[in-house]
Formats: sequence, structure tokens, C-alpha cells
Amino acid sequence: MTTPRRRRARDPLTAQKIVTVALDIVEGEGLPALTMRRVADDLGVAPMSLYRHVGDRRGLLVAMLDVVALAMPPVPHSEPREEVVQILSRLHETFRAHSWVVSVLSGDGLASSHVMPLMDQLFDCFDRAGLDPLAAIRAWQVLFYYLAGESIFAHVGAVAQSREVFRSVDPAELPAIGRLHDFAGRREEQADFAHNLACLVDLLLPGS
Amino acid sequence: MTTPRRRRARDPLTAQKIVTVALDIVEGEGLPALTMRRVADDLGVAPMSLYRHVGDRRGLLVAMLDVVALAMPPVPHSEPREEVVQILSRLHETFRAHSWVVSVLSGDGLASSHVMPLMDQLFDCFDRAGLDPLAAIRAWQVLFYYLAGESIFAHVGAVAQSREVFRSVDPAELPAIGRLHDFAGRREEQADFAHNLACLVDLLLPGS
DNA sequence: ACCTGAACACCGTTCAAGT
DNA sequence: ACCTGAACACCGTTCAAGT
Repeated sequence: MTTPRRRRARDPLTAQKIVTVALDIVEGEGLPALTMRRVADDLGVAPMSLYRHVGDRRGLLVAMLDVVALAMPPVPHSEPREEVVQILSRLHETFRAHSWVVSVLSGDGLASSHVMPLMDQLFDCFDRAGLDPLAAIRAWQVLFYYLAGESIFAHVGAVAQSREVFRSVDPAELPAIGRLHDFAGRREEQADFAHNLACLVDLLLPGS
Repeated sequence: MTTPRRRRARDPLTAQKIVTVALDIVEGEGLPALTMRRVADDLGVAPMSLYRHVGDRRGLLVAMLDVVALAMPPVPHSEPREEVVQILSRLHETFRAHSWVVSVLSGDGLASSHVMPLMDQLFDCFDRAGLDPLAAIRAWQVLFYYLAGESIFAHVGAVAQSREVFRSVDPAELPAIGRLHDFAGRREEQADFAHNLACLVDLLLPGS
């Protein structure tokens, strides 16, 4: 094994290296596997070495969010309604591809400043569509909360005990739920999202 | 101090006592304060004593969800549209009053079987309103994901670093965001929820 | 049957010490 | 300036032992 146990002056630890390794762990094994000690282990470094470069665990998570935010391809400008759909779809793709992101946003209350340009683009669309600031904020809430809820529960739902609760319902006792049993499960959730998003945008943007 | 360090045969530990103490902790100090060791301490009991009664930490959380679900007042029957609004409002009140519930639902993928009657009532409303099963599932998704997102982010947002990110935006660089600065913060989120909910129900239920 | 202490395999982080 | 080991104050849970 030629893996060095110690860093050399020529091979210094950097925030970038730490974030890269942390992203590898979290993409492959999920958020619970991401511990400071594990990141340090994978780098062949003492746990405390990380703290000079990323502050603490929350600092590491923000740095990871920054990388994801900066990796999002820009959304081209177009007619406001279409542009809103594209922006929300981009966020949806991001949450799907990196499901830990929503957990960090909601669970730890963290955020990356690098999403703000995309937010600005979205609110500019609202403005061009004729929404006043209050209506724009409400539109944002409806769209983002739906998006966030969808991302959280679509991800966690795949392995959740809550599925078992739903399945174990007695159709004789709760008939309206019973009627759903045939439909649940074998549906395209991607299609549902696209459909629901289109409906919501139609609702929120005036005169189309 | 007369606090007994040991249980007597006449004062046996029960799942109910454990859940009561756990709810006290979580309502007062939040989910991070809820540890098996802390619950045991508050009961004057060894940590391992809990495991015979609640299985494990997840079992304790489910038992806590059961209590909250059973404490929800029933929603009176009425015209479908109104009944849907009432059911969603009841869920919203519950999530507001016990903000840890949404974290447990989303973060741990747990659920209580005792919410299923309310779900059945909701899908019966959808049925009476003329929605086919597919449309009903989509309506449920839109409403619940919005509700869940609202509850999660309204709660976590109050203390979050993400607020700081928003506030620190330079209005010259991102003008559409800058225009919102005066509006954000001093709004009634409760009113927003009621308004948004009414709009969503109007969208999802046909012909009103 | 019910409860316990000791132990295992973890956490994030502080601190004083090394180079 | 950058990295380290040892330590602190925690976790959930297993196991063998007590009554």
C-alpha cells in the first residue's frame, strides 16, 4: 500500500478536496454516512484537519450545496410561463439527482447563495407575467413547497414504513382508500410532477 | 429528594408513560433533544428499560405519531370542497402545533396508521367531487406536498441560515430579488396558507 | 417478565501539542 | 500555518446478568 498516512507540504489539504470526497460519500451512501470522521478517513487525514478548511459540519454542507448550485445549467430566457416551468423543472431535476440536498435545505435550514441568480430569474418572470410582489411571493411558495414536498416524500417514500401503513388498510373499513390500492405504485411519478407543475403554473400566472 | 431510582412492582414502566415523557421533551425542546437516554433519565430508569416497551427509537416515534393522530378532532361532513379545505386545515394546524411531526414523517419515513381514517374521508370527498382515482391521487399530491413543504420550511425558516443568504443579496446585481426585500418578513404566513389552499382546491376540484 | 450495568461502535467538537 | 492525538460529552443498541 502506497497510500500515505500523512500529508506532505506538496499535497496540502484543501476545502475543495474535502468537498469532493464528501460529495462522493453522500451520493453513494446517503446523508447518514456523511460524518466528519468518515470524510477524514477517506482522505487519510485526522478528523480535526477538516475543521481548518470547512469550519464545521454545517460549513461543509454549505460548501457542498455551493457545488451543486454552481453545477446547475442556466435556464434560457423565453416567454415567462415557459421560463417558469423550465426553472422549476431544473430545480426538480437537481433534487432528484441529489436527494440529500432537500434534506439539508429542510432539515438543517442551510442554503447556498449561488441559487440566488436562479431565484432572481424566476421572480423576474413573475414580474414580466404581471404578478405584483405579494402574488409573486405566493406563487413562489406554492411552487417551491410543492416541489420540496414532492422531492422529500418521493425519495423517502420508496423505503418508508408509511407505505406499509397504506398497504395494510382494510378496504372494508376505509373504502375510499381501498379503491386506490390498484392505482398506487404502478404510476409514473415523473409524469405526475410535470402534469401538476403545468397545472400550478397555469393557476398562478394570469391570463393564458 | 424522594425521587425513586428504582421502579417498584406497583409502579411498572409502560409504553404510555414513555410516550408521554417523550412528547414532553419534544414539544418543549425539539426533536434533537429526544434521545433514548434522555427519556430514560426523565423517567428515572435505565436506558435499556425502554426497549422492552417501545422496540427502539423508531418504535417510540411511531407511538408518538399515534398519539398526535388520535388527538386530532374529527372533521364534520359537508359539501366536498368545504370538507377538503377543512381536512387540509386540520392537518396544517397539527403540523404547526407539533412541528416535529413533519420532520419525522419526512426524515424518517414513518407514519401512524391512525391518520388513515382522515385520508379515507379526504378521498371520499374527491370521489364525491367527481374526481377519478388518478385525478384524486394527483390532487392529494399537490395538496399534501404543498402542505408538507409549507410546514417544514415555515418552521425551519425561522432560524435558518437561508434567511441570511436571502437578506445578503445585492439589489443591484439581482434586482427582482431586491424588489422583494420590503415585502419579505412582515407578512402573515397563516393568511398566505389559507389563500393558497383555497386557490389550490379551486384548481383541483372541477366546476365550482 | 421486567429491569439493569457494562460495553460496543459510533458521533461532533475542543484543546493543547506538535511540526 | 497546518496538522495531530487524546479527550470530552454525547449517541443507539447488544448482551449477559440480575431480580
